Amino acid sequence: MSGKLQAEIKQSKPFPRLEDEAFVNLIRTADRLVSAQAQLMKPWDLSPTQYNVLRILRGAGHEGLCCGEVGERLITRDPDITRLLDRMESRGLVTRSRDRKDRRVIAVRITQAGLKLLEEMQPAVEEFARKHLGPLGAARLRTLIDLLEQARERAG
Amino acid sequence: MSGKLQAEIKQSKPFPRLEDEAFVNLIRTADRLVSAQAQLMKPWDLSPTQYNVLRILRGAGHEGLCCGEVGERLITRDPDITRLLDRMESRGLVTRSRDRKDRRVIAVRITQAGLKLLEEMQPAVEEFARKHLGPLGAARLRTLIDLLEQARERAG
DNA sequence: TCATTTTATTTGTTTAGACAATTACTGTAA
DNA sequence: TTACAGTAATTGTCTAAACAAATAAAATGA
Repeated sequence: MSGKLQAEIKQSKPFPRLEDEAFVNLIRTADRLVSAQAQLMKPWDLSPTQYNVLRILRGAGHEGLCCGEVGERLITRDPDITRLLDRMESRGLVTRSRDRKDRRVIAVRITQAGLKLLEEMQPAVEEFARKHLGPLGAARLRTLIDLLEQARERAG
Repeated sequence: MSGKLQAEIKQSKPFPRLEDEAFVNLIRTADRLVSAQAQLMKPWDLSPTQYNVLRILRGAGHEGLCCGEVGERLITRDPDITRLLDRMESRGLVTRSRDRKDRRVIAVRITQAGLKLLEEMQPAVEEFARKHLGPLGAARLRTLIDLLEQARERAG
C-alpha cells in the first residue's frame, strides 16, 4: 500500500520523514479532488468556491449573511470576497443590501436563481463525493476525519 | 472529537453524509496548510510550487529535466509551466537549454543559487511539517497516508 | 462633542492561474 | 521528398488571486 506517491511523482528516494510524505500526500490529494470538482462544475460555469458560497447562503436562510461571515465560513479562504460576490451578483445568483441599523454591513442573500442552480448541481456534486470517498467505508472515513482535524489543530 | 469542522464553518446542521464531511475536511486542511506554508516561505519570496520545482530539479541532478517532466512531478498541477520557469529563470534559480538531439525539448536545471536557496529554506520547511503533522505519531501518519492514497485512487 | 480607534467593505494594482491557439521540431508513411 | 500526425514548449488573452491602501460608518473615551 505504500510507496505509491513516490512512484506518482517519480521520486527516486523514499521520503525520509513520514511527516513529509503525509504532507505531500494530503496536498496532492486535495489538489486532485478540487481540480476534478472544478471540472465537474464547469458546465454550470461555477467555481467550487462560488458553489460553496451558494450553499452557505442557502444555509443562512432569509436573513442572509454579511460579507465577513461568508468569508469565514468558506472551506478555502478567499482574500477578496467583494469581487467574488460581485461576479455572483452580476449573474443574479445573490443580492446585496445595506443593513439599516449598521450601515457598514452588507447583507448577502441567495436569490431564487441561486437556489435553482444549487439544486440543479447538487446531485452531481454529491455523487462526486460518494464516488471518491464513499468506497473507503464509514469506519475509515471517520478515522480520516479525525486525523485531519488533529492535523488542522496545529495549523490555525 | 467530532463536530469540530461543523463549528469551524458555523454550520447549524451536522453533515448528512460522512463523505461530505471528509471531503470538506480534507480540502480545508490542505488549504490551511498550504496557506501557512506560503506565509512561511514569503521571506524568501518563493511560492510553495516554486519551492517544489527546486526540490524536483535538485533530485533530478545534473541532467536536469524537460518542462513536461517538471510539470508531471509537481505536487499540485500547474497549467503554465513555461511562465513558472520564466520567473525562476529571471531570478537565476534555474537555467534552460535546448536539447541538442531533440530540439523541441528544453532541459531545465537548478543553479548554484537555486541550490543555495533551497538549503537555506529547508530547515524551516521541514520544521513546518514536523510541527503540524509530527504530533500525530508514526502509526497515525501511516494510516493517514494510506487513506489519502486510497482516496486518490478514484481521483486520477 | 470631537478626535481616535475599530470594524466592514471596497478599490487599485500587481501577479499568477486557466485555457485556447500557435510555433517549432520530430517521426512516419505514402 | 513531402505531406501529415504527434509532441514540446511558448504565446495571447481573459479572469481570478493576492495584498496594500482607502473609504465609510460605528463605537469609544477624553
